Amino acid sequence: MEEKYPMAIRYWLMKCEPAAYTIDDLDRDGRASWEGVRNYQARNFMRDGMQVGDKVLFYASNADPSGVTGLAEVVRAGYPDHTAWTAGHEYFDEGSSADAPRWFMVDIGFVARFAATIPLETLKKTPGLEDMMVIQKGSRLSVQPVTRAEYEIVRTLGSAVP
DNA sequence: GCCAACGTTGGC
DNA sequence: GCCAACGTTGGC
Repeated sequence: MEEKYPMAIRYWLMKCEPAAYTIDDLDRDGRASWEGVRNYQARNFMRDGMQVGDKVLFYASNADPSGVTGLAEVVRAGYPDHTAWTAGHEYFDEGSSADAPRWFMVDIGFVARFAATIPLETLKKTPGLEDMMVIQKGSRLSVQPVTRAEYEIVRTLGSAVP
């Protein structure tokens, strides 16, 4: 990954189930904090990698069809996920505290909503996207880096939808 | 709803 | 430090 992705990664893919949040919700809200991620690899990307202005492919998982539904951008870089500190909260983690936060989140802002979802199946068939993490079998990471080329291909697919 | 793939936990 | 058991993710 060191060679494929430059030191400052500028492009990402973020997954969310429609039951939890959609690109339309983001359109309505303008921005959203991405709390509740409880995976160390995804945490590391949000804590150490994502910077204001980075571009995001918004991906709907467990959807019909699953796929990229729009574009977002990072509007606040990684900061502690305080939802881990409240006992009883669904994202509570007793191993995290304000003094020693274990989990981090970013804020993203709405950029665009695709007229139609770009299904996973289309991503798999599109030349240039062969190495995208999201199309690999068993890929579960909810925050993933993508290359600039991959981002541009998907953005173009989204714009081309009637 | 099924189940394969994956991440985490905990016994040893 | 291994690895089996378990819980979760997410496509289908």
